Amino acid sequence: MEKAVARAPERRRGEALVRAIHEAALAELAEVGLGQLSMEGIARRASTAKTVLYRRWASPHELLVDAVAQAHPVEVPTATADDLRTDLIAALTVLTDWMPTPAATAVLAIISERHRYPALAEALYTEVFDPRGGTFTSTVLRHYAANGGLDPRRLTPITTQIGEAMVFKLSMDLGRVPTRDELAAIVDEALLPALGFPPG
Amino acid sequence: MEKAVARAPERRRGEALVRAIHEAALAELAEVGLGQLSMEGIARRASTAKTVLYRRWASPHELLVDAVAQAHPVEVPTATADDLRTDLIAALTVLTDWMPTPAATAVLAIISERHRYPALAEALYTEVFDPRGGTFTSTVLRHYAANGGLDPRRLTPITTQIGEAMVFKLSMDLGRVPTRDELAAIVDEALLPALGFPPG
DNA sequence: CCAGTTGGATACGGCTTCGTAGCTTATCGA
DNA sequence: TCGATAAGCTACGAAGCCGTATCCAACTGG
Repeated sequence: MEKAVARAPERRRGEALVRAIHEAALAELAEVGLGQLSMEGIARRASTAKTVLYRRWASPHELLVDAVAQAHPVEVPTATADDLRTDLIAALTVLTDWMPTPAATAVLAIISERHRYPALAEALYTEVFDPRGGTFTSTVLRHYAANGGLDPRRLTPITTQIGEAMVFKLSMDLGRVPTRDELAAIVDEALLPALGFPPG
Repeated sequence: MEKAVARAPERRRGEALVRAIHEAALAELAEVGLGQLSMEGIARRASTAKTVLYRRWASPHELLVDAVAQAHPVEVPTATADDLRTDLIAALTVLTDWMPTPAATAVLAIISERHRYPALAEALYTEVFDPRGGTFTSTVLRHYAANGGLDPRRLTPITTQIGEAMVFKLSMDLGRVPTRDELAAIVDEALLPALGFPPG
């Protein structure tokens, strides 16, 4: 008989299924972009039926917000080296480790198209997280400012964004995430001088 | 009789038509995004027929590269104030003036989706311009470095990108282009310190 | 072990875009 | 003035996604 080709029914249900759909949504977004995200595409990638998606979510955007919310949270940088330069590089490394993940790709895609889909960006902020305060270098900077390793007056809305800004700009220009050496250069040539430690 | 509703034939031809199509392409891109850009949409917006587009371009992307190439070139910043700070702010103002234009919107959209459409980004670089060298603050910086107003060793791939990086980051975070005061803060708190002029 | 739940497959009409074709007609240039 | 060129219009079948309905089968919990 040879009923042939391994039919593995093993039907997913409940949470396991939802997780698979979330993953598929993020992967689909990364591949086709926000404008092309469709229930049909997500279902296909998750190897399930559209019906299953519509039973839980009304639109691809709604599904997407859920998927981002359920994604693993960002590692939070800590100041452990007792050395500002080392800890800043570590904080930017956390950022560059996060950036290539599906969830980060999704977050960046949503934010960069916020003019086109304002409701989606809004949902990201209200239902997932509020990153307006910044979370990478500023964690480290606040630590050192509180412990006397840094003049608190140097903590401004500008200086706390320099590291992240440079990482994004380099990623844009190079089409890849910065290397460890490039992160060190950002810290040495841009961040530390702005914090009151002259270069050279 | 009343053949009614003002029929204004006034048929566009040649260059005038092409210009209108280019404008329509950039406007359409700004509105619907790169993923949704279609010949149908561009034709609709330009009030012409798809046939006319297909006679000249094989795809929306090809048309788009043409449109960007024909767009008005970016104003080039000059160092005229004999004052580094003032000229840097002026250079960033040129950048923020350019950013809201249709051509700039298109360029940024293409670059930010370069992973999705690598051929398009490549065409942008080879057929339009090569912005990898930077053109805004670096013009000013090179001028001052050559004339002794700035230590040439402070001119690095990092420092020449700080201004632009901060403008982009602020635009991303705020959803709008930075104000003049914010540009001044970027120069005072990030750029000048990195160039060897300590803050405070 | 059985019944209720829910995942999975298929199909539908409606809509939009695709790329091409056939045709009319405004406009240009000789 | 008149012929050539090219813009504009309509239509086409193919394809994809939409949102929904229907049916079947696998899994669950009692």
